[in-house]
Amino acid sequence: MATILVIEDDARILKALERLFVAENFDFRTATDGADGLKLAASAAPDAVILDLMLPGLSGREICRTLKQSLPETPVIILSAISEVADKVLLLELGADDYVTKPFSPRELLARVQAAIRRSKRSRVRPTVAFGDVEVDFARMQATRRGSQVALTAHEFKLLRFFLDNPERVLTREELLNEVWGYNSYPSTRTVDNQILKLRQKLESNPAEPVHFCTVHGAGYRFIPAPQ
Amino acid sequence: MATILVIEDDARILKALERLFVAENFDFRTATDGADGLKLAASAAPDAVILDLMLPGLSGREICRTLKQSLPETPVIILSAISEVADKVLLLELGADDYVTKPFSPRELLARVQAAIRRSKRSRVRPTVAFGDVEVDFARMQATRRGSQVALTAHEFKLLRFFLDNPERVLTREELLNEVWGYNSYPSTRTVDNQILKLRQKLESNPAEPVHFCTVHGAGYRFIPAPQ
DNA sequence: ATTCGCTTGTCATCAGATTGTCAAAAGCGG
DNA sequence: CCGCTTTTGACAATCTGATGACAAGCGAAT
Repeated sequence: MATILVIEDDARILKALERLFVAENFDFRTATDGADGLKLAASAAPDAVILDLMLPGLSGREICRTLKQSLPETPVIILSAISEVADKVLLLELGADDYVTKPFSPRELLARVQAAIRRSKRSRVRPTVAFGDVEVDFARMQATRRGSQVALTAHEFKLLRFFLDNPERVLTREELLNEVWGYNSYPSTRTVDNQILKLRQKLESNPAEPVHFCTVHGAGYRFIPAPQ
Repeated sequence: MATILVIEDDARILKALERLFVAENFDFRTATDGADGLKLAASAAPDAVILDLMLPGLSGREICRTLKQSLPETPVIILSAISEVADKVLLLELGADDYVTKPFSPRELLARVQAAIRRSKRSRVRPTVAFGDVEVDFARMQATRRGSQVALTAHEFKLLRFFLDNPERVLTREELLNEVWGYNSYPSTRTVDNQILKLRQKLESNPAEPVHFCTVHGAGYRFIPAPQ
């Protein structure tokens, strides 16, 4: 199973995270300050690191930078109060792969960690995920197709992320509406079709005959990362 | 159908929830205090628990913690006033999987419960079923015969699933129409034959002499997973 | 064994449902 | 207020499932 290292000084959060990740069969390691964290990261070789930006001793930013220098391929997920990441550019500078703001939902954190690990396993170089001739960088909210930039909107990204997190599975329109749009909004199912249409137009080689974003008539849609 | 346990002391809310979930064919169980709730959770093995944080007797938090210890697989959805969950970290600490704040929309609660059940099942259910030289993956809605892809429609999958759930048993056309097509539609029995025909053509080695989808003259059909 | 009556297999066709697509309206943030 | 994103509604294109006709198969009685 995967190993995860959490660098965090709040005991409450540590305990909560332990419960969450142990339930998912992670090998769970912790450090309560930066120095410890860096040592453990070197010895335990975790598959991902969750890092609180607010720590005693070394600053979280410093730790992140150092981590990324010694273990560039290990994904780092930043845990922080909203105000601290008002500027996302900062996170990119730090080399972080993703971030979750406090207060956060357990599910979301888990999903992001798992996605980060998946991503890092697939391509050990950058925090990007690729399918077909498309490359997606979630940290930068950018996508490229055959090397050229494709602009995606916030919703399109959310939808794309959900597809990437649930490859091959048939996802019903309702499931997509619930998970991507949220439980409080009730757009018509036509909205989903339109959003799919956009993804196809932007990311498929031939939008008329989608290879990745496939229709399953009478059921919903299925994302297929690699055709064939 | 799925079983749901609601631990809640407000009779009005209980009644509302009962209407909601019974209409969706849930097996609906209730407890009005924590001790009862824990007992019922152990005996009824619900697929999900809805828990009010404000209860007489044991505190909701205590109940949640205990629930998660005894039944870590069972998703718990917290029901609470807004002020009680100002801090989502608290919920994480409790081990809850999701939460809804009062006043809540019935539809949202229902959606969240269903999503939670889906998620919990996704992680433990074996994804594929096999019979003869056929392999079926319901999550992906794909089937293969001797390793090669077979395209099945949504209805065909429904029918196939019902057969797989009721192997060896003779199923009358009426039974199939009710269970697979639903109680509201009344197609002729010829429709069933046609659907069976399709399954045979797609999944049988020799459709003319079916081995799995067998006719029981004068009665209906019987599914036989392993011939002989 | 043959025949008759009923049940089932099979096919082409058509109506209905589902989805793709577009343009206009409604939101939304700056 | 403007420009962009999202949603909606309408229509076309597509696919699916239901239907009915007819052939073939089965079982029982002759």
